[in-house]
Amino acid sequence: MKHTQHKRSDCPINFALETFGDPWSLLIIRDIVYFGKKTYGEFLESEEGMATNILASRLGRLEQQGILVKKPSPSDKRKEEFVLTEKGLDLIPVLVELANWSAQHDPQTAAPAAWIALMEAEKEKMIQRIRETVQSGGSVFAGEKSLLSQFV
Amino acid sequence: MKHTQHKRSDCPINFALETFGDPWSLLIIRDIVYFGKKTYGEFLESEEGMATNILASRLGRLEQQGILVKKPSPSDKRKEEFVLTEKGLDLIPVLVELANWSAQHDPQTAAPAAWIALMEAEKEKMIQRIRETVQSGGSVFAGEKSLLSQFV
DNA sequence: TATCTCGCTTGCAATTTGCAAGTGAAAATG
DNA sequence: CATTTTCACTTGCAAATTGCAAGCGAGATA
Repeated sequence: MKHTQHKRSDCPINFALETFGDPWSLLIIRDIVYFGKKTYGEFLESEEGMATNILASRLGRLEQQGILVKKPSPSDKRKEEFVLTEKGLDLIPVLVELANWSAQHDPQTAAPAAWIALMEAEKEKMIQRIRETVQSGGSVFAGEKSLLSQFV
Repeated sequence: MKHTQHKRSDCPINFALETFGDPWSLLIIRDIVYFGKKTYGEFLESEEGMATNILASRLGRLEQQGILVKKPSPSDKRKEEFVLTEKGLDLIPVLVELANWSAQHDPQTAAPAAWIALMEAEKEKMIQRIRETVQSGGSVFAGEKSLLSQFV
């Protein structure tokens, strides 16, 4: 598939797949939303081990699609921080549905049962809270003020 | 990425991406849910134009993952009908969120505004109705008894 | 001043994709 | 029935993409 080229169709499912439907883009967004990662080096450390050139390519693509913005780190001028835009934050419901599906169908899932239960009980409210948390620099699982820690 | 091989991680987002996160699998599932397609030849006709060998490969993969089942067509012994399992039907919420996101962010989206409005107003109920419709052999947009036609 | 860290880029081999041209079995046609 | 068409794939091969390893320049650290 020629990813950067012509649009295959105007179907919304196809648009989404062409925009972030490769095997890596959503993992980057997951890293931000769930684990509070922000820099190139942090994304590289992820368990799934993506290649450096692919990471660079995907970050560039997500940026030019307006899903991420790159900002120089205030503390270290070598670093860049990647932050979700509104368009990027709007992907949270997609992540949530993907996670719910896998939690239901993967017997070895690493998804915390408590979290999935919470999400299923109050989906709309929780999505809103995830959004607010990420917007203010926090994340679902990582960091002291993680969203999950507020519920246990 | 080696698709059929080892699992990169037990993260639920990663599991979903490894299962159906290539650029084509969800288009097949879209064809079934929204357009009532069932056979190899019908999938091939889709606007996005997937190659025959890729289609065969993806159908095989979705089948062995238990998302689709293949049944010989009752009317024509050359044909096979591909039908969603429960595991496959559980992907409807994912499709819905992808479509909502694109409808919101693609100015040229082909998603009917009336449909998107309906989905946003009553998401849970509509997902349930889509599921029942597809389960009984219908689809969202195609066919006389399409789900959309019941609302206009 | 020298070394290390960080965010990339480059080169290249291996895998995957996309296209075109089959193939065998069943259905339609004459 | 004999022939042609339809259907669900398979095969071969060139082109694009991926994955790995090794840079590289600018800024931080010692």
